[in-house]
Amino acid sequence: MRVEDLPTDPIIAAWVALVRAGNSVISAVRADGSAAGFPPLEWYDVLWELESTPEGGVRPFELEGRLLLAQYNLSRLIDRMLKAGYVAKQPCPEDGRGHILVVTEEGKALRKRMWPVYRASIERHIGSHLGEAEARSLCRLLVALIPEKPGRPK
Amino acid sequence: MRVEDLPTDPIIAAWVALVRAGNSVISAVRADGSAAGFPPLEWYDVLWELESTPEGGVRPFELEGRLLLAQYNLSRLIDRMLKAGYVAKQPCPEDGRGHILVVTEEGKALRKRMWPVYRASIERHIGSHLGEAEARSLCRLLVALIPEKPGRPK
DNA sequence: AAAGATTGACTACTCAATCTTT
DNA sequence: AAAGATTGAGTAGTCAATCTTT
Repeated sequence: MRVEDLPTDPIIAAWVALVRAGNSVISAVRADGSAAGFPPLEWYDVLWELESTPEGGVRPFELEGRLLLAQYNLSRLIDRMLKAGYVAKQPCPEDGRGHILVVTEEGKALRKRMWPVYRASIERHIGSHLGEAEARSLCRLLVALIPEKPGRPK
Repeated sequence: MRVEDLPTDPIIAAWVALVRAGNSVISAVRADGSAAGFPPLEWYDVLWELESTPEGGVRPFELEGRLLLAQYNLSRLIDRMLKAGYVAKQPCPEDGRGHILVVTEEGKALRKRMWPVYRASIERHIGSHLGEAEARSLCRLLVALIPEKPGRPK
């Protein structure tokens, strides 16, 4: 379905636009990141979460909720980041089942290098199409779509 | 990054909201579809494109542009749909390199069964959060993000 | 039993290389 | 050479089963 002929039902039209716009903007930003030699977007999110948690360390299941990732999916993502040396896993004192994840110095450095590239990319792919007020409206409307209780993926 | 603490830069906030909302709405709709025993969303799109082309038949590279899929990706998607009997491939008279894709009767029937389920799902996940006017605004803002020349994916 | 987390087997995606026709 | 399309090899995502601790 081309954007030119959106359905007349405004809800369905919004769906089509959401899928289209999301797809094109996100893949454009991904492409910029990988062209700069960076790992995928998700890595940034994980690093950010780990860094912005004050009491150094996050449990995997917490990340799962924040990043909307399935458990097994996160498990393998962490594996890769571990192997790459950007995160570390520590045993959890209060709960023998879990682990505590922390960022390494390399992880912090990587995120610091990634940010300006992604920021510029986002500004380019969104900021050049919308004014500030429009961006605010868009943001408000999109946030309304996010359920409070983000049902665990799968 | 939680929705609660969006960045102050409206452009970046819109980006975060787009990723979040897109992710949650799309995966909710996917889940409804697969709970109903249907193949993935992309199949619907392909069937729809093939059905809505008047002169029975579309070339793969045309679908590529409309669906924002990479060539190799589409190639394998078509393979699966072919094996499942929903589309058929015919030799192309004017261009020996390509093929012409057409929907089969089974394909048309499948799309007919899928539509009410997806429609209801979309109404539930978008329509229950936004009024008609809001949906229209959202749609307009999202469409602004879609580049005219959708640079071929990869 | 339920929660946190991982793993095996399978499916799908990605990149680069390839093939055919134009 | 360029365009349309496919394929092999590697990587990542998915589902169900599993394991450990609570």
